[in-house]
Amino acid sequence: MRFFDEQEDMRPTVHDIAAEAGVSLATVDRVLNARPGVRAKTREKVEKAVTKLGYVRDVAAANLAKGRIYPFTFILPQNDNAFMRGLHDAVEQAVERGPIERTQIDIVDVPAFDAEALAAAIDAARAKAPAGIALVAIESAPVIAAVARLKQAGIPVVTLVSDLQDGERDHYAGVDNRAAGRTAATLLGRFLGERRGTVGVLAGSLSVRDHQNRFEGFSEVMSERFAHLDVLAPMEGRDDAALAQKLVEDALTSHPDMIGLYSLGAGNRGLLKALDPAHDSGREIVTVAHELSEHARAALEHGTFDAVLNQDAGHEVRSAIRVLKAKADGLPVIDSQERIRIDIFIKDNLP
Amino acid sequence: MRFFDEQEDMRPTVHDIAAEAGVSLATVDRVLNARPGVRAKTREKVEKAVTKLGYVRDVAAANLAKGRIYPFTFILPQNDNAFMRGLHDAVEQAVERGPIERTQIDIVDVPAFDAEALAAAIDAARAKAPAGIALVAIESAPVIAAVARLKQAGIPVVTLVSDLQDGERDHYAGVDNRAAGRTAATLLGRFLGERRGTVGVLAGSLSVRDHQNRFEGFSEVMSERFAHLDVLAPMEGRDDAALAQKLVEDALTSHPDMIGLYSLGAGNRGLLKALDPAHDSGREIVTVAHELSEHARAALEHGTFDAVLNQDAGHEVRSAIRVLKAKADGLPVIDSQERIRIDIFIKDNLP
DNA sequence: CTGAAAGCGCTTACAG
DNA sequence: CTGAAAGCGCTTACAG
Repeated sequence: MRFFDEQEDMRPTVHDIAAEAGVSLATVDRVLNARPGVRAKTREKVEKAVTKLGYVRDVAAANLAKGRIYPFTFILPQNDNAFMRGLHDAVEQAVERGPIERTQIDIVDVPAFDAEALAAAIDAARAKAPAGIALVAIESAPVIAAVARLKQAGIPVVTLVSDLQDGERDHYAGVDNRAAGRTAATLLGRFLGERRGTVGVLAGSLSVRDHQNRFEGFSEVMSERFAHLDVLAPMEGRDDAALAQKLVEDALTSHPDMIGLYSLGAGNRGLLKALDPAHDSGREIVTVAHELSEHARAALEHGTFDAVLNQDAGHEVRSAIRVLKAKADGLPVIDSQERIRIDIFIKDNLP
Repeated sequence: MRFFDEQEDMRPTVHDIAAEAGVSLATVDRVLNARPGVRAKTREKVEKAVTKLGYVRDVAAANLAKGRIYPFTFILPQNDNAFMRGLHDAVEQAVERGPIERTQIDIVDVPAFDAEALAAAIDAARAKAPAGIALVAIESAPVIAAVARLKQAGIPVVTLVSDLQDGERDHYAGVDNRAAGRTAATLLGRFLGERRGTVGVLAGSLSVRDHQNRFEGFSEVMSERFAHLDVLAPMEGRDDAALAQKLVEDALTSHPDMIGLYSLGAGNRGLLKALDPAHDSGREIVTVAHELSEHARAALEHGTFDAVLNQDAGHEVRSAIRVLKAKADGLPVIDSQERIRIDIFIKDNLP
């Protein structure tokens, strides 16, 4: 027998708050959204009611009512490798989810490794005053200056995949590349076991922060724990298939004792053209690479690659969007929720 | 200058469909939700309008209007190990998200490894006619029968973490445990390199399907690729700390040549009590374990564990809920989106 | 078999 | 500084 309704598991609505506080819906809304123009005393009444009833805003309903659309711009490098294509796809999928997520995403393509072009694209994007901008950063003066201009214009910026110095941007959506390099070193060193010889490193360009950080992490662990292995100076293949192939072929020839290789950049295709024949002819070179492209997957299955480190471009894009929305609304970002993991794949745990 | 409004990027609403088809909102809704009582001809008109305008339903608005709440029941084993506690936590977090996700989740705890108790809990849950049930399965006759009764009552069932035969349940939210076992074998074998000796296996209980599958996968790869290693018969520690500790201590004593260990069950605590002293005294036993608990993380950092395979309980629970909702609504499940990954952690890529 | 109207929880002009 | 009313896109009784 119940004498009055406890409404036990009905969550309170703005109506309940308004009734409890003795004010109108509009005032409740003002307080809830920290909008100006409410007397301190009125504000307090509403806040008390919110606490008392344990009110939690229904975000979906709020969005519906707002009809708000977030215009975002994603600036991506026109880099023809599987990872960047995957990133592009992930952003395009986000574009398609736009109507549902209330975003309106513009994609701007810029030439790869071109700081001037990137800076120009940032300025052009700024002129359209979007609610936020995401970009794959290049650490160079014109880019840093252009990002500072975004900051001044009050436009939130998220770096994607490759970061910029702290303070310049609002958030970085990508993996810890130093940790990735360390992970690669541990796997390579342990897979090599007792074997002795030289280890090659193939980078895209050490002028990009993510490649540089991977190399640092890798070198740290190699000298800390695998000092018996001889790490060669890094080759820079500019993520170009033909160049990468040539560099690796030359290295294989000039270092007959090469038993390990860490490919820390993109563009596994050229690398594999050099490596597959060696592997098939029985030369055992333990190889750790990055990004689970179709080529990388095939190489794992074939045995040419021993491990592949991966960052999930889809996760990175979704995280960037969540963060941009939060920044646009002046809401806090829960860092632990936005951490992007370094995935390790071997032939047995391929998805 | 624009002569008429193209409404280019306004997505069409039910109103637009109604206008285009020349029917009322109610009829549009009936067609959209495949509800009965619409003349074939009317239905066609609406469908034509939907296609023509490229209508996509706003799910959030639909949910708001429905005010529908999904009552689900999660049946979990009262198993005192870190993984099961983590699973419990993940479900509790889902309970808290209930108001936002429009779910009303009941958690039912049952004794671990007790098929009768689990079957009884399933029947009791069925009596309350929830919109769906998730459970950590035990493959045994009473459980299979109880699940079949759910099926007959038209209640969707998802197995969580540990599966049941195909056909009995609607979906399995967990990892591919055979692949997990294979992954463990590859890591263990490769980390051992040229070393020769015996390899121990510690399971919880081979009567549970997930443990059994891991062991199968592990054995396959060991005999395929690391036949020079001597894999001992599996020990069954029932995920009990004291028992596991004793079993491993005994094995270490009776097999002085033991150089590898695969712990495929839960309960790393007991295992580590046996293993840490051995490790600290300089005995090198390459160890691969499951589930990234606090103990496992510490063991990775300390060097006692060499790799840890992990399944993300949070992902599994969220996937189970998505699937239960879809099944409750008679909607299709996108399998590729619900695949749960096997994460590999070493000391360098700890999150 | 079909439709007009009210309502889900919130926000937004517009008045006052 | 505050409130009454309309509306976001959809669904649901209730009439007919």
